[in-house]
Amino acid sequence: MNVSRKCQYALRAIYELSSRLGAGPTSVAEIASVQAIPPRFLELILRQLRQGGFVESRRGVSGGYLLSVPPRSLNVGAIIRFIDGPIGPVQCTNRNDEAFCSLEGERAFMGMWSRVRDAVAAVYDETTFQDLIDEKNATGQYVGSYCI
Amino acid sequence: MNVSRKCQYALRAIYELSSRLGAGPTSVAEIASVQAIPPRFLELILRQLRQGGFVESRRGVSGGYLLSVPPRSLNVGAIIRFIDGPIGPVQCTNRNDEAFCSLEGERAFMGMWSRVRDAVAAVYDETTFQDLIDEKNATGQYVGSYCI
DNA sequence: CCAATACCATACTAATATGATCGGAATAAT
DNA sequence: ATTATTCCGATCATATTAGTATGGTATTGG
Repeated sequence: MNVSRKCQYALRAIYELSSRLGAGPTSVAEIASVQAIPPRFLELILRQLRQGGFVESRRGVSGGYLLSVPPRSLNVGAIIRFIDGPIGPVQCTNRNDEAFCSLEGERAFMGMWSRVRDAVAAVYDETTFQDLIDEKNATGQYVGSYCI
Repeated sequence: MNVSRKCQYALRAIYELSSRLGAGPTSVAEIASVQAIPPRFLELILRQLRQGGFVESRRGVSGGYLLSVPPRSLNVGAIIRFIDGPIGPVQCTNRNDEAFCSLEGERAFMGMWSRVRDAVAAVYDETTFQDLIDEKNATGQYVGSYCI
């Protein structure tokens, strides 16, 4: 359930675009520079995010990328799932590896894995990019409370 | 923050030993068979767990492994940390990769990463192996509530 | 037009982590 | 002594990750 570096790059890129809302397209080079992301790699990531409908692109001189959704209605969980796949501590809690799940010894752990998955998903799904911007401006003192 | 397969093996092994409490040593072959774990790999894992003080070993005929701590006072978090290292969605929240953390763009995310880490750790640290045995006997209907 | 700038697509590679195995030595119960 | 078992160090194999390379195609300002 680790968030891959690629995904962290994606999140930072989206965050950067969120903070530049309404300022026209931002180039890959600009985002890469500000967020310290390998430019070619970022190009790859942004293309993928575009195919997922999270960003739009403008070609040509003074082109770049724009957020295609307001930061308030875009949450972190959507990006993480899109880049890294299902959220959860083990494959077992992600509906596909049934063979693995059916293992006798695994049954005792299923409840715990589910609780972890739900707790993590709750945090990611309830954190929008607007929240991230707000939180940063509040110098990171805010600590939310999440119950499952 | 994914729990590696190796770690899942370790947890299942400890769980198996927990359920056989007071029944003398259990051999690697026996545990491997019941829990469907590659035997040689399990051997490696149990040795490691022994060095961590979680289990004891008896050599020779009718030897094997025993839990060295009562299941009630051994929690899942301890095993996961021992096998997989610090719990957390990114390296950044584990006090060592300061260079990575100090990155300007990462600041906005720190609060979220911390909340995820704490939520996950809470579940793991509050689940003992006795809980797992109880939960299984209760046919897995139990769903706990965890707040941070 | 045309040259600069940006996006697009695929393939490739290097490094790292993970998962698992091997051969044999030490130990202890019978 | 024999046999079942743990113990030890090394090694292999594979998958994933992270990032690069190459070679385009589209758009726009001048």
